[in-house]
Amino acid sequence: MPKGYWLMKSEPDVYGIEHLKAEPEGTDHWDGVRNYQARNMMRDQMKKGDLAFFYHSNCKVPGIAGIMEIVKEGYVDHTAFDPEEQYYDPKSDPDNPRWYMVNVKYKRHLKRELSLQELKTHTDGLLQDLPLVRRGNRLSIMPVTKEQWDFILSLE
DNA sequence: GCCAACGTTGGC
DNA sequence: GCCAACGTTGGC
Repeated sequence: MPKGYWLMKSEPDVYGIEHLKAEPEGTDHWDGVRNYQARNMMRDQMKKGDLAFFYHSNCKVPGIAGIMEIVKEGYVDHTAFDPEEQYYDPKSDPDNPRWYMVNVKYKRHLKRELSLQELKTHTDGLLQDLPLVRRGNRLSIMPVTKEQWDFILSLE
């Protein structure tokens, strides 16, 4: 049984769930997170076997597209050291790395994509404390309770 | 350590 | 493309 549940955002035009699915073994590293709150969760709290929703953001119909599993716990995001990389951060010192990532593995698509709009119709109940449906929320990684997880899956 | 300016996220 | 929200930066 997974111990933790998460939601992770990505822009489908840049890296969507289809990209992850197409990787060897459906597995890839979740790099490029440059936000301390999100980093702390990846570095300290995400555990192997945890499950995460793959959320499509900044697109026509933002929403939850599928499910993935954490298959490697937090380790140094080396892309921060490479000036060629889009998310290069000169302030991340290899001797004292600032940014971390995890590895995720594609599990499945939801039977139908659950749009943000639809999720927002349930904010009077279990989802009221989910940061995703809160106005102005910008967290790219957030914890989901088991109750929220089960409820969201009951909608698909 | 305050806070204004600026940059980014991301829905709409 | 607009803009609200919020994180970060840097002057003082």
